[in-house]
Amino acid sequence: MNLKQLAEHLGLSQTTVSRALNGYPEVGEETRKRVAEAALTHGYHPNSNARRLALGRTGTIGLTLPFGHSMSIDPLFAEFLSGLAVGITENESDLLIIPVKAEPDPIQRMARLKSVDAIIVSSPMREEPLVNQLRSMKVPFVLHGRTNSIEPYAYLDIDNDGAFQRATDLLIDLGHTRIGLINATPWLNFAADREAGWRRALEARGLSAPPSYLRSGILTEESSYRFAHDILSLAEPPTALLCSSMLSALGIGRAVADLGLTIGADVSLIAHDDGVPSIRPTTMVPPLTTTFSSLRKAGEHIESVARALGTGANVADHQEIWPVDIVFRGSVQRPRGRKG
Amino acid sequence: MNLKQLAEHLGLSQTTVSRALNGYPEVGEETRKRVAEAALTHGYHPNSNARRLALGRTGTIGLTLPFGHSMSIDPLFAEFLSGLAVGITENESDLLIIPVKAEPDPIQRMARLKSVDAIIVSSPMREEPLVNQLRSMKVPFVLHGRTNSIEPYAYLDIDNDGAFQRATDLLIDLGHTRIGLINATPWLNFAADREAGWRRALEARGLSAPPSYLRSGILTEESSYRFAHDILSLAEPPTALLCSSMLSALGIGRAVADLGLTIGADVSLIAHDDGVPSIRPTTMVPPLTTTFSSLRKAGEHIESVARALGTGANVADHQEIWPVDIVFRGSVQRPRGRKG
DNA sequence: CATCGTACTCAAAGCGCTTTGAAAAATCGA
DNA sequence: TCGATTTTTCAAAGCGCTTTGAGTACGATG
Repeated sequence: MNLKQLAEHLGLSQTTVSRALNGYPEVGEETRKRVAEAALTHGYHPNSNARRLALGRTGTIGLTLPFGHSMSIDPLFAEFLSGLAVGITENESDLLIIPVKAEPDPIQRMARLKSVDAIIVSSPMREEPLVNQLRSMKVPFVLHGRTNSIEPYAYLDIDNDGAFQRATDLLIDLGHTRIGLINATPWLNFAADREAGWRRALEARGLSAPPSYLRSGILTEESSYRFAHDILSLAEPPTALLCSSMLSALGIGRAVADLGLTIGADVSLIAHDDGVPSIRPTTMVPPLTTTFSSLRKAGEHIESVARALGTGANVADHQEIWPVDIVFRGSVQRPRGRKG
Repeated sequence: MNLKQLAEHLGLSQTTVSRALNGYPEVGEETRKRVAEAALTHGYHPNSNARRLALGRTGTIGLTLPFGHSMSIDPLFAEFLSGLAVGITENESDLLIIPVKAEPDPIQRMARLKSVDAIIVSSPMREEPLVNQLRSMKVPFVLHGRTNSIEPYAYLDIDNDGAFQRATDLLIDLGHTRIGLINATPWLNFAADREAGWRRALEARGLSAPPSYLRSGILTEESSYRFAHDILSLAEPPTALLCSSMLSALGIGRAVADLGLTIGADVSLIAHDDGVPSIRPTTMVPPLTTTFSSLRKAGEHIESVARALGTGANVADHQEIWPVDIVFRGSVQRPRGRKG
């Protein structure tokens, strides 16, 4: 059943039916009701492609899915997605997943990128080629995170730098002087920011950030286990560690236990918590001190930004950096041998 | 730049240009080359909506995203997605995320469901209303899993029932008689199948499957911790546990340790491993015995099924149940007090 | 020479919707 | 009652693409 048939069946013109369904004012209340009912009983739904063609908008926002060689999608992606889903359902827009390979293949990709009203770039790298590409294609986009770019662009980021600086500060205040960092791959912007925060805090207090105290890579439970094991086996191991994810904290916890040490008493630990419900810092032993920011909330918000951009909003009005809370729990203590 | 402009610029008709680009035989090699070059230099890409309207196909497959109240998206979803992404990029099709709320709102949803060539229903429930709905709407669909339905439908499932039956058998063979199960919410089909397998194995050997040995719910690390803690605190606790996910195994491990017990020696443990790279069974202590099936591979395959269905394939030709390997590792031992 | 093939190319008709500009119907004031 | 509004409805023109049914040009065939 298409519009024409429905109109015929009602003895009305397509125009009137279309207007009635789309809530235009110039159609009588009586008629509107009749049309609405008929549409319902006949199960009429406008063909979305025709609609899009006519409107010139797609009603769809795209989400880049970082994906390449053997790279696995971060489990956090699901959490972010779930935030997006909220806005998507409420506003009856669509969400198109756009897998973006590691190697650029501009030709293919372009067609895909153009078929949406706006694009959300997830987990951007410090040097993100997508940004220039999107800009040159004039496709509105918003980053979940930031990147190296002189020209303005829309983004929603959290204050990674500040969070890790303050977390490091906290440890220093408690008397720690040897503080390690287990971080995500360094070309990701958020990882770079966290490293910068950590480094700055140390240097501001006259402490050093030795390369041996920094490990970066894909953060699985296993890799974090190995990183922590390595770092804590140094001749002069750190007395405190920062890490970039809860999963990472799990691996670190295992390494610490393996070495016969205890989180808190022997090694203080602060992890970044994205609020993924399946791994919560409060349930760990001891409960984990975290820098916290809800990934899901970010998803919800960024969806609304994408929608706004798709309907012509100004880039400059959509640049936000959310503060990050530090939640103090048992995994952070004074270093051994220092009394309060 | 649209087709018309490109054609004018080349001094050709739209037809010829369209045919040249779509590889029809009735266009000269010389002309084709010229057109291809011009398209490239001018950055021409056919408007996807117009294309879809004309073709009547959307080139898009939909993926339902289970999503409701406070329900969180399973982290495994990301892994599955990453499998889908492979086929999506290779075949230049699109992936549309269709959030499906817990409460049915048929009217809204229908429009959305119709705008794709085929739909992948992820993680179906035992009673899945979506199936009948899709059937009545004549939208091709394939389930990742199965459901209660008399009429045939396309699916790719793994042998959950058989896997858990064999896992239970293995434990019984080793001398275990009290075997617990920590499972996902029971209305999900895969969870029901696993429970059935567990139950059948026990009954076949004359053992009982007491309600107190079965816990079902959302499987987070935390909930699994509590479930395991409860079960192992019973007057007569099981000597072995099965569980439905690796994350769950992590929580169980924590509970076991908390109770001063050891995985393997005191409590045997078999978990289902979906092959998520961030939590691997081999890196745990002791290494975990698992029922293994790659979620990513399933994603890759089901994408191809969806594409096939979208182009008219037969439902009956796309019903597969993949076997599940049992990988024996250190977390399974004879129960205490039984010598080999 | 007329006829037929072959290799190309084209104008125009959809696909199903929105929206413009105009006409018909209804309402109103005088 | 008539003209001026206002409300309601309509036919038709796109949106940008694919595809049908018809050409044109050219060389080969009878």
